[in-house]
Amino acid sequence: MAPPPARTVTRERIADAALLVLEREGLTGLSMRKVAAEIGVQAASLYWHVRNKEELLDLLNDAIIADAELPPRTGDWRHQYLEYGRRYRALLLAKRDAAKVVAGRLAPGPHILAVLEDQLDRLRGAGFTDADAAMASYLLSAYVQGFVLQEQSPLSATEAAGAGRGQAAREAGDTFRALAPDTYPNLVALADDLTDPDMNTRFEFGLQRLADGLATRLPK
Amino acid sequence: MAPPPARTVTRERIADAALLVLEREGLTGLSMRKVAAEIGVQAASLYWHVRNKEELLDLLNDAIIADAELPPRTGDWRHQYLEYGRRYRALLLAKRDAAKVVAGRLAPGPHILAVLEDQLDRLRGAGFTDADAAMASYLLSAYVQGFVLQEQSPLSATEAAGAGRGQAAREAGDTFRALAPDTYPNLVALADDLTDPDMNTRFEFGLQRLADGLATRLPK
DNA sequence: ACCTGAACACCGTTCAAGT
DNA sequence: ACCTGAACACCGTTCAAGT
Repeated sequence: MAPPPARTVTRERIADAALLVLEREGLTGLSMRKVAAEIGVQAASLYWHVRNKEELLDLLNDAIIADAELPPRTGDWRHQYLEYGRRYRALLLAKRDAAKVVAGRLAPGPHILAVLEDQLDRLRGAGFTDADAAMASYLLSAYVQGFVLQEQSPLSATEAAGAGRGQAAREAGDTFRALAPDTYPNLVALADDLTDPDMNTRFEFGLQRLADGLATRLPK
Repeated sequence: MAPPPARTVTRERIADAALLVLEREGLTGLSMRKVAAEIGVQAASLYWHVRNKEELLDLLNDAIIADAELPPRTGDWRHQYLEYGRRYRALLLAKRDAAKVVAGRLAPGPHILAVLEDQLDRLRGAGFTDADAAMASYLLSAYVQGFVLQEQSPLSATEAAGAGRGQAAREAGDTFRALAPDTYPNLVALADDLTDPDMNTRFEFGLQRLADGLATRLPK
């Protein structure tokens, strides 16, 4: 099947255009009109291929996952589970506002199904029960999505205004330190620990906890 | 200080009105104009009290947390940690679209600070290091927010159209079962486990994993 | 079958002007 | 100091009409 002539609309073309607009303008800048313009067509034309903007976002969701690379099947289940989490996070961080698009969007496109299939296969192979495998997979995506959602959103108005993460984190630390020490002794004491900008170790900590917790569900 | 006369705008009044509109129309229906109308004022008036809609959403965020009830300080740290997670989820589920508002919104209002302070106090008291306490708290909120975000969004167009969760889950199961069994053997086999609508056990599973994983960080 | 033009009912935000 | 009226530049979606 030859590709349709340029300038004609298809669902794939819509997904690609949406990906471009997302990268350029962020999720708040993503409009039907701009996606249509990217293809070189009127906004109303999109509605022939897509029921509404929600459905366009479902396409975008799956398109984001299309770049996913499955971790190699080496090492034990734990190693592979961790690697899954790390790659999922990296995938979301790689595209602007990707977590906002993906989180809470359940309609599974083909790419998502393929990843899920592979993940379940590994978990079952590791000895998890069917129910536990399903829940372990769900758990990982809930955690990663929740984490990156925070990570990808500006720490404060300062960061939104263009200052770096380090700067914003330092200011957040100052805010905690400036609190009344008798009503918020812990916030004051842990100001640094709470605002440390190193998201990698923060993510890794949670991920290791998930793996530790799942390990208790395996026989022996 | 006497309360300001009715019909006058304050930040608290804005937060309350926003809460009402959110409950009635959902997050997509929440506009500056409707919040203003709820107070009995023009939309432009809000901008005297709030920089923009983002800042209004920060207020709304904290207002949602205002109803939080801290779990009793009985039982070991694990029991209290679990209870924290359960109550946070219940709080978010109680208000329409609450997870969408809260997730990825970092600006901490007074109510959020109070909860965080209390939570850190318990974790440190249980023997966690400062860094671990901070990360354990972060972990819980990432998980709960990620989970409820999925839980609160419609499973499919069917559910969005008004059908119940059970109905939507059954259809989702049918979708998985109808997949090609040679390319998606696990999705077909686990169709029931993946689409079981009982969100309570699903949530509880993940929560227990978090607690198990955290337990490994305590001495002895 | 697919796309356009034009319209409808909305948005967030700004700003001069009022009190 | 606080609020209004009116405007600007946008939205998502619908639908008759074109090809």
